[in-house]
Amino acid sequence: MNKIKVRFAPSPTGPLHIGGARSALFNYLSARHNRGELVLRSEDTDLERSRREYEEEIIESLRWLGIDWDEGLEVGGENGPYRQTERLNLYNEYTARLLESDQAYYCFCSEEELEEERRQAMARGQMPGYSGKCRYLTAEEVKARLAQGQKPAIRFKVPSNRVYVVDDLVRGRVNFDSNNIGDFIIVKSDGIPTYNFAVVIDDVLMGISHVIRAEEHLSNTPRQLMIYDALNLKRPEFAHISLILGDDRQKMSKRHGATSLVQYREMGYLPEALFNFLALLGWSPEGEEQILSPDEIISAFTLERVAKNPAVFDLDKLNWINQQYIKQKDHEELKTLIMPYLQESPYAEDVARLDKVQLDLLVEVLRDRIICLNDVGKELAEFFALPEYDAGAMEILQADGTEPVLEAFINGLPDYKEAAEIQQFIKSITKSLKLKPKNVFMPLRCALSGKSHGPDLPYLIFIWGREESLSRVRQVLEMIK
RNA sequence: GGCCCCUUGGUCAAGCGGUCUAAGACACCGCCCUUUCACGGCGGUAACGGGGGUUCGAGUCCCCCAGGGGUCACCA
Repeated sequence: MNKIKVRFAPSPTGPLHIGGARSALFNYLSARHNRGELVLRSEDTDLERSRREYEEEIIESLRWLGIDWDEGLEVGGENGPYRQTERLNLYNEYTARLLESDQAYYCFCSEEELEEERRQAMARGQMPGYSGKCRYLTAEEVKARLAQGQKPAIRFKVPSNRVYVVDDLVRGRVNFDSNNIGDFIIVKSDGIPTYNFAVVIDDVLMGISHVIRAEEHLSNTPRQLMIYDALNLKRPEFAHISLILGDDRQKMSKRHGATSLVQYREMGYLPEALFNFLALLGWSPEGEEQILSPDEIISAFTLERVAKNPAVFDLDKLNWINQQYIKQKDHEELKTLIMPYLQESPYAEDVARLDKVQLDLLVEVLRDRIICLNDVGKELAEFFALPEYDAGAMEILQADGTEPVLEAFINGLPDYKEAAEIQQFIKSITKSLKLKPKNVFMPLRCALSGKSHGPDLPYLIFIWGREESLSRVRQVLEMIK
């Protein structure tokens, strides 16, 4: 088998979408698994909507996810340029061939005319599709109109009574009847080629062996096959992966909340978690393990194990995976990740007062309590929000046995060096007062934090510091007396 | 509407004619650990869309129907 070469070809009309990211990922995985190559190219022929900023944002997102490529944007290569708008002369050559061989023709219809045609077809109960009106214009008419300065589009002459067959690597054999397809535009009146045409030329010129893309492109494939055939070009293999749906089973869109990769980054998801999660949407490894490193995924990835059915984006699972990755981080790495969130929080000043030991403990306590980095903000309130004694807390504080516990705490809290000593000390109160642990911990917790739940009490005390803790308990003691 | 794709538990999914009285994971529920919450451990509820075939035997193959999705642009 020849070396495989795949590509990811986004159109820079918006940020990288979750679905696009997965297409990129599957291409990347195929390339790496087979020791082939990945090309990144920009399909920017929609002049209206394409923006260079989006291209940059997409590239940044891909890099963030952990995807790199061997040829194309930013890295260069021998088949450039890698932006379609910079390849216009290349397409012209093929357009000319199609025109000369009478497989394409000029179309002078205006938007309005086409619109009207569509309306009438609808009214007749038929569906839109170009009538072929300009197909039989004589050479003289064409010449005349051109001379008048009219700007025509160029349409491909769809052969009739032909069946186009796609042997799709994930869907199997799919047939399309050419009679259901109207003559389509390959070059717009502004001289820019359309997707269905440019994509073929690029894939051929760049030596793409496998086209792996979203299923929404399956219906377009016969049009592309026509171009390959008309130009006598070798067709690549195709693999159409199913779409990612929202929880209402519709194609993922803004309505479903965050759909772009940058949004997930901003929410504090880790790139390795997204990488893992996206790989598992539509693909599954042989084993039962769900948490897989990029290398493990690469070595296990094959198109044969890609599912045909669409997948609903399951945020719960993403959350769980992200949590797993947070748990796996070593301390310093986690600290580095969390620091910015600590510094941006309303409690940044409190955090700044902590010494290294306290800060390290805070990071470790946070580890088990957050799902994504963004949770740090609200979790921090558990540590640094001033106590507000709610009804439940007051009830516990005003119970009979509370006073002696608080007094014992104030009188006996040792000059500890680590949180474990605090734990031991509180345990010792349970013994000396002959109380259940709960009847010691809860009054203290409520006195200290105002709440009946939260992180381990010794950790909280350690992070607040001895003086602050004592002072809080003293105040409560006075209040309830 | 035409064409095309898809259909296993709430979700992701394994299964590629017999070992399926159907795996695993997320979520959910229960129990345990525990001062509480979280973490962790253990266990549980829960599925082959419907109908016809083919076959000794069908979740697995074929057909029909239903449902969902995609596509029919001078967008990709």
